[in-house]
Amino acid sequence: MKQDKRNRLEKAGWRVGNADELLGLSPEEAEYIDLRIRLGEAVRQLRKKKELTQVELAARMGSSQSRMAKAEAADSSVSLDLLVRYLLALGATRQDLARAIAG
Amino acid sequence: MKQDKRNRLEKAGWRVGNADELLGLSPEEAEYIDLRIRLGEAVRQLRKKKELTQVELAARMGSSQSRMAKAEAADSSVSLDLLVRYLLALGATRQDLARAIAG
DNA sequence: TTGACGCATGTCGAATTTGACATAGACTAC
DNA sequence: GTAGTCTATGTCAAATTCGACATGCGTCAA
Repeated sequence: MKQDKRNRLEKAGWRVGNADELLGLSPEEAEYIDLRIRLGEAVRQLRKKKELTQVELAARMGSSQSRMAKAEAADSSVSLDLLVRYLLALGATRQDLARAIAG
Repeated sequence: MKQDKRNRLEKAGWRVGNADELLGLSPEEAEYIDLRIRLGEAVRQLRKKKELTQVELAARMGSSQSRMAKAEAADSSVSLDLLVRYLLALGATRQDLARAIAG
């Protein structure tokens, strides 16, 4: 399962660039990726709650459906910045963000 | 004071690119900037708590003193990504981030 | 089947963000 | 004074991230 996790991460585009121990992420790498996944999931939840399609939300903020999809999947090509801006565009407050992050 | 705030923001590099009402930010613009400022302040606090200089922390994560300074000032040239990565490098947990965000 | 709809994934040139560097200001201590 | 330390600010080429587009997959209805 360690290997599975690694595979999934590398599939998502992460160079698990740790020193030597080729199975593990540093604690902060782990936190960072965890954070992104949580925010991606939060975007999807909020979007569905508002009954919007990816196309609709993307249009509303001058982005594109493909970016939206990648964001929700926490693809390595999307920044934390973009994830947060999607959430804010969905009407999330700082408190909502905090909740999504802290889990 | 409204004008003061606008000046400060534009000084920091923000094009307050709102529709027409030339005094205000949209709620999400405001939340976004607020968020960045909070994270910048959190970086400074945590760094000082650990008694590190900007040079030391920057070196520790392969960044530079100038980026650190801009990050703490929430300069528009630094991303949320970088702010968060500084915090994680300082040992902050997701819960710590949530606290810094929610205020 | 065919078509439409929603989402995923890969690629590209353009835009933004990066670390690095130079330099300056503020503050000590000598 | 001036030398040392810490932080702020501007600039740049290189790296990353962006929106856009094409295309594929699954599902549902006609």
